[in-house]
Amino acid sequence: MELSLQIKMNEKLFVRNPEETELGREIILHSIVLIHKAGFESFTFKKLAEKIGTTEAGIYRYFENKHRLLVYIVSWYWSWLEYKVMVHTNNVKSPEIKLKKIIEILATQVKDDVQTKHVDEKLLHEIVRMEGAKAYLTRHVTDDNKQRLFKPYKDLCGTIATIILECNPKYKYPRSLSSTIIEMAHYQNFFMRNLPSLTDFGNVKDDKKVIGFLEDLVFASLFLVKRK
Amino acid sequence: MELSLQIKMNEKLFVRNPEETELGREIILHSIVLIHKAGFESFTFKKLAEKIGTTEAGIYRYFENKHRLLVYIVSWYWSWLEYKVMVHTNNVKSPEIKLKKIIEILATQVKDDVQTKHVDEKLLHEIVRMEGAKAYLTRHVTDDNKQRLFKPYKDLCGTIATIILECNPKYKYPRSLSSTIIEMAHYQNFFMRNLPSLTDFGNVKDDKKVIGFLEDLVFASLFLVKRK
DNA sequence: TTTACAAAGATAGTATTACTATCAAATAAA
DNA sequence: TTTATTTGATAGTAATACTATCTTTGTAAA
Repeated sequence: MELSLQIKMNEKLFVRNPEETELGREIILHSIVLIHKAGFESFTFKKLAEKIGTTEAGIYRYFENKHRLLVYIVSWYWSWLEYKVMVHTNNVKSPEIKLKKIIEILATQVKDDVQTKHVDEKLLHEIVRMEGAKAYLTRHVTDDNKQRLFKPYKDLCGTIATIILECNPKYKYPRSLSSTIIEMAHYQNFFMRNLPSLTDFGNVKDDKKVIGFLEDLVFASLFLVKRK
Repeated sequence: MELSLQIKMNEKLFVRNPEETELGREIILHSIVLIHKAGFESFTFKKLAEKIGTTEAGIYRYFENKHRLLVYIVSWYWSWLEYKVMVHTNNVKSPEIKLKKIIEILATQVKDDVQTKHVDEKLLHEIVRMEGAKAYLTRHVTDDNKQRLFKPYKDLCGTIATIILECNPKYKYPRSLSSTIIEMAHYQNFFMRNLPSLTDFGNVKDDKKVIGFLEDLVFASLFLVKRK
């Protein structure tokens, strides 16, 4: 049996749905490769067009501009991650174990998932780690947000917040803690590799260390009994 | 008595030291105004030149490119903040109170500081909140880091980590907790204002809420006694 | 089988960006 | 007063981020 995962994306993200045509899928596939290789700043539609043997105009038929394309692939990632979280926590009763599992998923390097032929999740994960924040760190966040472009990210944040409340219904900051976990799963990893003195595990460079830190942070907050 | 604060910047950050000439100081002053007004992406040396009545070539005599200028003003901000932290924690004995004070400084909107005539710290703080991460989220982080461009940020992180260890010498992640506090002081504030459902205080929009969250997070981690 | 129609290819063109280069004028230091 | 430094003025280039138009091709209904 061959499974194929289809993620329905917000229509505001594209001009023409890239999942529906061969060229569209090529755009997604190779934009991920190119952004991963040289970074979002140096990525241009012209380079992408050359790579896949089409023209700039061809890319513009699918995406308004390169920022929208970034938001598209980042949103795709968050949707995929939410799906992954769902699968891995579905039959788990204990919310604590759910939360640990989620932290592990967030902070662990992913392998390419065969369920999607035109997306390399490993590369995409590395892109989101480095460029993800650029999706919303703009002057048009508010407009973009009104168009619900960040819904997948906010949904994931909400899902985690719910589990946090299951762990401790009295905890006052479930959403802020949730967004802190998500952001720090990426940032601590980025720091570890690139600005190691901002972390305590620069010499080790092991995902597990970040997981240890995040678990400590989260469960300390959730199960604080008393202070010194 | 008139006090004036001079911050010595890393010479790699500029081609010619902007603090030394009138034009240089104009560049700093108005680049802050322009980036604050329209964001780093839409900021160009041409617009800046027009604003201060010089030419593009004139700006290039001081800064290699706009990214370096961003790193310059962001670094200036971190140095200034470290100085501020020093002043406010100098005569405090309790490391816990020091840490609370630091969280307050990090998460509270600043007022323009009269000690520096050519920098508006309030605008700069808002720039760092929105654009600060773009200083290091690049493909050339490693090179930039080798040139010690991020030293002020790392120093501040180190200072806070030391105080964290004074609070609890056994705590395992002082640096990671420190960078988490610094980043989240900015991000939670940004989220609160722009993507409120990622926080628990979107409807309130009050700096104090972010401070409450961060204090809870930090002191739970530092004084965890036992779990449920 | 023709028609028709959407998708893609080919080509051209524009305003802006991110620079580099050169030369002259103004100003300050020797 | 000479000389060096700083700035101003102008020009130019390659690349970027688009928009427009026209032709070809493949598919699908009439």
